[in-house]
Amino acid sequence: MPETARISRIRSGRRTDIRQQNERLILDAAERVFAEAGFGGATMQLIADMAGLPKANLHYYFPTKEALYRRVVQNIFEIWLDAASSFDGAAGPVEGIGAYVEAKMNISRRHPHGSKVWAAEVMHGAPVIQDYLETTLRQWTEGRMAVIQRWIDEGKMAPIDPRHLLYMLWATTQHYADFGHQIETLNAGQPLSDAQWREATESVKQIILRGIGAI
Amino acid sequence: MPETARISRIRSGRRTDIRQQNERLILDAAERVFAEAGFGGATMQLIADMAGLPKANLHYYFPTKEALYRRVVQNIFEIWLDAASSFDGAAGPVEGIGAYVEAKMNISRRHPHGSKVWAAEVMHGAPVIQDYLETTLRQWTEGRMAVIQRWIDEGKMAPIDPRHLLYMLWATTQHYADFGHQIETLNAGQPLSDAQWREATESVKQIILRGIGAI
DNA sequence: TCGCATCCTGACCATATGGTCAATACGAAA
DNA sequence: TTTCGTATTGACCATATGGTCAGGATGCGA
Repeated sequence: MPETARISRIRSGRRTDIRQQNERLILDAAERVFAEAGFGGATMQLIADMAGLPKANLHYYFPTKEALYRRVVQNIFEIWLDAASSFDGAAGPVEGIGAYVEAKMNISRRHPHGSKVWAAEVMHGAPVIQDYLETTLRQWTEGRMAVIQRWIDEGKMAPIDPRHLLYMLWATTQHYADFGHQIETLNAGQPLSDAQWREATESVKQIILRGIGAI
Repeated sequence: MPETARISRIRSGRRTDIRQQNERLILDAAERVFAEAGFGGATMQLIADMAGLPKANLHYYFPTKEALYRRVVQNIFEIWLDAASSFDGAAGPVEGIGAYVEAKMNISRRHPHGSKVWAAEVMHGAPVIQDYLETTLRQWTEGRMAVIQRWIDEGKMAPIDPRHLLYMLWATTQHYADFGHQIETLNAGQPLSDAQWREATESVKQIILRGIGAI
């Protein structure tokens, strides 16, 4: 591979990739800014600065602030739904819920900004993703509730209301992202270490699995 | 009591009470608007309209938008800390944590807006209440952690990390306020009924108390 | 009735911000 | 080299919003 080609690939990529590359740059910056300032508090100028692009360039790729925000929320939603796979094909709650907790905790650690944007969006009444809640999320929820109910019927766990179990799983795992700043403050101002993340994950898993009578 | 006096009392109250009355009116409206739109998305005009007062009047009672916001957050924090009393003087985890969960669930139901404002404030890095986190909240947390540790030492519950147990209590209970819209959507678009709130509270209590080996 | 402190508010202003646009640069294909 | 679609960007605009202020209303105590 010629050196110039490699550099070119890195700096600007093939002509066709420029769009994809800059959109990624902008989306990453936007995710962070929306998370830290909220939709109303975020400014296109700040996102542009953080992405290292002139503001007008943002409007070249995303027509409006709302369109950009929408894409950010959709990205998060997809990541969030992907953790579903951890749930499927599990023999029982220990395996399935255990894997789900681990997947969600990893997302909280790797995508804290996304989680916050999602939380804020829901808190504000889901003006942008209401349809997702009513279609995709509702279906997803009903599917997992059925799985949990099956486990209950098979005597693999105590007869817990599957709905509230799901809420508890979401709440506890996302808490480590959404309230990360509070947790960090209560941790002597330090971000959780690898070991502390493991402890947190184990604690959540332990309490819930024991709480539903699965272990 | 003369009719005019009664009406006067209702409409504007004693001269001295007007301030208190209007501040309450403004704070209630502000709490709602800040919760639904975020700090950046909230406008003084909208808060004024919701309070039924001209915008200039808001600035008579609260010098700036930030001062108003600060008061809203402080109010919430106090309500939130009051639930601490449920924890104290309990003989063991079943009583103490059970009462705490109930208190926090009631707050989630009665003050959903406040809970959201608090959540958003923390998500944005607690720009306004960072000192509270580092002083009051930290002390509160350490106090309860000691109580939990005592219960563990007395064999009243399994050796769970008290810190993560507290986080779980906060996460699960506040989830019903902060993500109330999502929960409502998944509940056929209906707010939770009295019975459903009881079920939710019981589910949370059951899973956690069982999860920590207290029952 | 008078004086005074408190309360009220329409009109106004400076600024910040989302968004537009015309001119320009770039680079791959012919 | 020329052409043409894509990408870039400084300058600009309309609007929304937080905040100010001067003048007026209100009502209590003397």
